[in-house]
Amino acid sequence: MSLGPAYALYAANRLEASPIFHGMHGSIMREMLGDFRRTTWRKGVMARPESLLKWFYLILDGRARVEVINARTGKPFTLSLLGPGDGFDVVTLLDGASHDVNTVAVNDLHLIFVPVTRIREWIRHHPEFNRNFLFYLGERMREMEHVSADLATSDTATRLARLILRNTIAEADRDGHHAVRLIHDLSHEAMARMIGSTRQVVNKHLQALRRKQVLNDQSGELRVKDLEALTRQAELFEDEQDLRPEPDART
Amino acid sequence: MSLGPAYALYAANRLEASPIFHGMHGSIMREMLGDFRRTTWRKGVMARPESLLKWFYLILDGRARVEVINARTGKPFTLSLLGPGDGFDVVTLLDGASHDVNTVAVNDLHLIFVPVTRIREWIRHHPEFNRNFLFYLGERMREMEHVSADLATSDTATRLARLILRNTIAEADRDGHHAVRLIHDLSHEAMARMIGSTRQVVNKHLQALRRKQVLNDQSGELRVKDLEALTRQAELFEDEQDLRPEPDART
DNA sequence: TAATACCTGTCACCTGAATGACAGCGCGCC
DNA sequence: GGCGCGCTGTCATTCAGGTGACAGGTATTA
Repeated sequence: MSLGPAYALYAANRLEASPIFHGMHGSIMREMLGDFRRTTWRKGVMARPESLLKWFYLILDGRARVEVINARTGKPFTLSLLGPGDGFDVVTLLDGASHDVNTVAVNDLHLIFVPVTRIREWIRHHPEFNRNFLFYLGERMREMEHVSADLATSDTATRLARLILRNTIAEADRDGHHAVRLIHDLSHEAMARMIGSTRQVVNKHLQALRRKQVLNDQSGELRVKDLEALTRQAELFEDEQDLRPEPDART
Repeated sequence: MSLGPAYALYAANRLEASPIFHGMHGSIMREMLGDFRRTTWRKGVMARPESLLKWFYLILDGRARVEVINARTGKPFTLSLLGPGDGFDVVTLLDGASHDVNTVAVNDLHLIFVPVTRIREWIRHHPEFNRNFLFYLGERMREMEHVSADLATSDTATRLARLILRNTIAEADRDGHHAVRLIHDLSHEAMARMIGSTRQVVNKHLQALRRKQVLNDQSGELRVKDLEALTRQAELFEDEQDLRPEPDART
C-alpha cells in the first residue's frame, strides 16, 4: 500500500537522520516519499534476491543483517548490520545484477520500498540526492575496508573491540557510560559472525573486558564503561576512526 | 600537460575496455579526455592523500596496489590491485574526505587525471557515464565483499586459489593453459599481503599446486594449467565460478 | 509446569598458520 | 669479478584460536 499522510510523516522523521536524505528539504522529501510503499517483516524473514533486483528497501525501524555463507564449509559471515536509515543491498542497485547475499530481519522490520529505477532516476536528476547517495556509498565502502583490513591484520580480541567501538555512541550518559547502537543485544554467536570468529572466543574476550571494567557487568544491554580502555584495546591511538596519513610524497 | 591528439588517441584505446567508459561514443570520450592531463610515475611512487582529494587518476598502463597498514602491528594488507582502466580511490571521490590508504605504483604507471569536481559533474550530467560509474562502484564493492568473506570463512590455501582464480583469464591458449592478469608476476610476499597471510605459507601452497600440475612449473609467469582443479581447490562449484570475463564483457 | 529451544560460561584438546632461521639463487652495481 | 640485496624454498618451533563437550540459565510455548 502507498504511504498515508500520517505514515509519511513518521517515515520522514525516521529518515531525516539518514545520510541518504541528509539535509533535504521537507517538501522534496514528502514528494519522494510519495512514491514509496510500506511493508512490515517479522523477525527472521529473508529478502528474496529477485525482489531486490526490482525494489529498493529502506529501513524505518528494526535491523537486518547481510550475510554470506561459505559454499563448502557452510560457515556464515555477516558482512554488515543495517539499521534505520539504511537501504538494502546497494550493490544490486548499482549494477542491476543478482547478488548472492542473504538479507535477514534481525528484529521485526518496518520498511518502505520503491522501484530501483526510481532511485536511479533520482540519482541522475536530483543533485542533492545524488550527493547524499554517493556519500552514503563512500561510507559503506570505508566500513567494508575496515572489516577486511581488521580480518587480515588483527587478532580476535582487537577485532571484537573494534566492532564495539565502531558502534559506540560518542556521547556519554550521566554515569560516564556510552551506549552501543545496533549490536547492543546481539548473541555472542551473532557477534562472532561479524568478526569471523566463534561464540566461545567472543565469550572469552567479553568476559575479560567485563572483568577489567571496560564493559558493563550484568549481561543485559551492552554498554561501554571505559571508552579510553576500549580504544586502547582496539589498538587505535590518534583519531578514533580515521588515522591521518603521513604527508610524504614519494618512496 | 594537457593531452596531445596522439596521446588522446592512445588513452581512448586503453580506456575503451574500462567499465567506466564502456560503450561510450568516440566523440564523447574525446571530449571528456580533453579535460584530462597526463603524468607518469615511477615504480614505488606513492600517491599523496591530499592530491587524491583534488584529482581523480585513471590508469592507462601499469599497476598500483592500494594498501593499509595496521597502526599497532605494522602489518600491511593490500585492499586491491588496480590495473589499466581502474581509477584511484573512488572512496575519496565519493565522500570528499581523506582516506587512510596508500596507493603505490607496482610498476611504472601511465596516468591521466582530472579534477574530482569534473568527475562529479559528469556523474550528475552525463547519463551514460553515470550508469557506467555506478556499475563500476558495484563491481568494486562485490570484490571487497569477496575478500572479506574469504578472510573470515576460508583457510589460506583456499584464499590463495581464489585470488588466482579471480584473475585467471577464462580463455585458454593453444596448450589449454590460462593466463593470469595483474598478479602473474608478483612476489610471494605481495600475494601474501593480498590474502592476509605470509610469504612462507604462500610459497608452500604454490609449491603444492605446481607439484599437482595445477600451475606452471618453472617460476616465471604464473599460468594455470588445470583450471578445473584450481576451481575445486577454491571450493567453488560450476554455477558460481567467478572468472574474469574478457576485458569488455558485460551482463 | 513441564518441555523444548536457545543462550551463556568454561574447559581440555588439537591444528592451521605465524614466526624465525638459514641456505641457495639470480641480478644489478661498483 | 665480487659484493650486496631481495627473492625463493624449507624446516622446526610456538601459539592463537577453532572444536567439541558439558553444565546451567532463561525464555517461549504447549
